[in-house]
This record gives sequence, structure tokens and C-alpha cells, in this order.
Amino acid sequence: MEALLQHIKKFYPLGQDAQEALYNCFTQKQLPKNELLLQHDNTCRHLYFVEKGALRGFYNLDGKEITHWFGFENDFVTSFHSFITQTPAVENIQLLESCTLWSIAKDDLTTLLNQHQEIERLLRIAYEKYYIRLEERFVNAQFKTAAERYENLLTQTPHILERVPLGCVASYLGISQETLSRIRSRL
Amino acid sequence: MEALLQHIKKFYPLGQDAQEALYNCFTQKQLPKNELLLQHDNTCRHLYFVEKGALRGFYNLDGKEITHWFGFENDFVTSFHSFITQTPAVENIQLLESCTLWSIAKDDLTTLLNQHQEIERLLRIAYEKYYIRLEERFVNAQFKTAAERYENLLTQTPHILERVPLGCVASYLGISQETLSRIRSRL
DNA sequence: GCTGTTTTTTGACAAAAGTCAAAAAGCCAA
DNA sequence: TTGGCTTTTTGACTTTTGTCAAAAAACAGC
Repeated sequence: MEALLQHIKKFYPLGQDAQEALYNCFTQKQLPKNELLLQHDNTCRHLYFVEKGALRGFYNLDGKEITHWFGFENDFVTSFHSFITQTPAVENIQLLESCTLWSIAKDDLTTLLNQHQEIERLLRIAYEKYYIRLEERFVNAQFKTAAERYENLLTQTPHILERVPLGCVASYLGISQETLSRIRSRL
Repeated sequence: MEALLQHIKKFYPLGQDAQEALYNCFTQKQLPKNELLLQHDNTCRHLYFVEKGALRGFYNLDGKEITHWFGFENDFVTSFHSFITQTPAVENIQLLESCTLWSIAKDDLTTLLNQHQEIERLLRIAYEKYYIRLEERFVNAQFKTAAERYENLLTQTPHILERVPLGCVASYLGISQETLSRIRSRL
């Protein structure tokens, strides 16, 4: 829990009251590798903070698993579309390593937002950061070549390569596993 | 201004106080076609609401203009990265048609956020919606073919095709103008 | 209605990336 | 260490998309 409070401070520092309220709404979960945190067609009712471990969001396309994001230490993860709209998810969330997570239910978060303006602000600022991050990924996906995307990954998030099978990385970069393998061999 | 207040209501309905405060912070701008609202390397200090007209965000890549978003009636537009971080923008914002815009300065928005919790909430909810929208575009860009992306555009945002030169649409879809032309001819 | 400009289309070719199948390498547990 | 699995790489070929150049069409101003 200390990690969560520390991490939140970087977005927007909360007062004692808000911190305690947050504290009371999050519960710890220890889950083993490969566990499915969310299955598609179910509505995602929780937001998770990753204290330790790695996980991914993926969905099926023509029988293939497409990984479209990873979560590691200090990331907030959920199926955003499903969590925000409370409609069934298209994606699955799966643990790539055994994890220590902190989970908060949508309803509890809503209550927190009503009771603590500071938490509303925290969330707004968090969205700003996540929006910018997604925008960068979008520009990468749309306007860069496969090799450039891989090089970006190497410089910006090399830990992904160390902790995740290349098959997942390939779909994360939007390329086939074979192409990724060839790019790696000629660098 | 009526359009702005009406539009905001769809995100989160504001009380009288907050509405008036908003009202006082936005100023109207009438600008002619082709005007540059923002030039790259300048910091974007305003958020705009489009009452009437069309505009685009674009940047230069190897001497080519890459359009990465459009704004039309009832859109909020700005260079999000620059506006949020108050650092120089990589992109330009240009009017594709003459426009009626409502503009608010970053500082005034910050003040509003401090004075009206409702507006903080409104903004948080707006970010949620914009985040989801961007996520969909990202998945499209990364995992769909050029033809599929064009068909999506046709069904989901056909107004873009009616109001914007195909050259801009092509880069918006992440394909060359020639490829777009060929896709269109064989549908 | 004509001219000059911009936008869009077409053609020939090149480059990038995908597919399918098989081989190689890594990993794990008996 | 030795099979039996999974993951990664390699090879041959196909498909998709990009590039460059030129033609055709659309548009604006006179």
C-alpha cells in the first residue's frame, strides 16, 4: 500500500483525510501467474494498482491473441472502456507473472470522488497523463515503421523485452512475430 | 455560447454558478479559413470549443504534412500535450474552414478548477470520454488494414469525407493518398 | 467560359510486412 | 540427461502499401 500512496503523490499529493479514505477502499490481492483478472464479455468492476508483477490486456482477432497493453509495477490497470462505461469488455486481462495488486471497486471509487475533491483532481490529472501517453503510442502506431517502433521500445521501455515473451511483444507493436524476429536479428 | 453550455450538459450538468463562471472565462473568436491557431514550437495556452467550422492538427514528417486529428462542431480542440504540460507543441493547428470558436486560457481554466469542484468533475469525465475515443482510434491504427480503417471512417465519421481534402484524410488514416484513392475506387 | 492552380487518380515499380511451414533453440520436469 | 513441450528463428513466397511521375479532374478568379 505504501507503494500506491507514494506513486499517487507524484500525480497530486493528497491530504491525510483523503489518503485514509483511499486506504480504506483498496484491498490487496495476491494472484498466481496466468490467472485471468478479467474475461471478455464480463464487465470490469475494478481498477487495479500493480505493486509487484506483470500483466497484459489482450483480445482475440481471427483466432490470434492480440496483446495491446502491459502493466508493471506502479501502473494502474483496468479495461478502461469497460470500467468507465460499465459495459462488457472486449478484452481479457491476464497475469504474466504472479502479482501483488491493490484493487478498488468502481462503486467505492465513485463514492470517494463524491467525498473528496482532492481525489477527483487526482483522477483528472492521472487521466491527463494517461491520455498523453496513449497519444504518443497512437502516433507511433500510425506513423512509424515496424523497426522504428521496436527501437522506441528498446530505448523507452526495455523492461518489457526482459519480462514478456516475444510473441506478446510483437502484437503489442502491431507486427507479426516473424517480422519482429527478423528486425531483432538485423540490429 | 449556448452550444457550448448545451454540449457540456451531455458530459456533466453544471449548476448556475459554475455555468456563469465558465461563461465569463470563454471568449469568442471568429477566424478565417487557413488561419494557424497554433504553430509548432509555440506553447499552446488555450483550449478551444468549436461552435462552427472545421480544423485540423498536423505536423511535418520528412517534408510531408501529417494530419492526425480533425475538429468539428462541438469538439474541444487543443494541442493536448502542449496545453497540459505547457511545453512547446510539435503540431500545428489550422482552420480548414472559417470558424466560430470559444477559447479559454490555461490559467483561467486552472482558476476555474480551483473554484468549482463541478468543473473539475466535468473535466475528469470529459477526459474519460476522450480517452476511450483515442483508445478506439489506436486499436484501429495498430490492428486494422488500410481498407478497414477507411470503411470505419465511412460508417462512423462520414462527415470528415465531405468536408476535408482527401490528402488530409489519407494521412489521418495513416496511409498514402494514392492508396486511399485506390481503396475508394474499388469499393 | 477560359486559364492557372490545386487536388485526385492512374500506372509501373519498389519496399515493407505478412503467411505458412519447418527447423532450431530454450525450458522444464521426470 | 532426456524426452516433450513451448518459444523463437529461418526460408520461400504472397500481399499490402508506398513511391515517383504523369495524366486527369476539379476549382477559383478573372
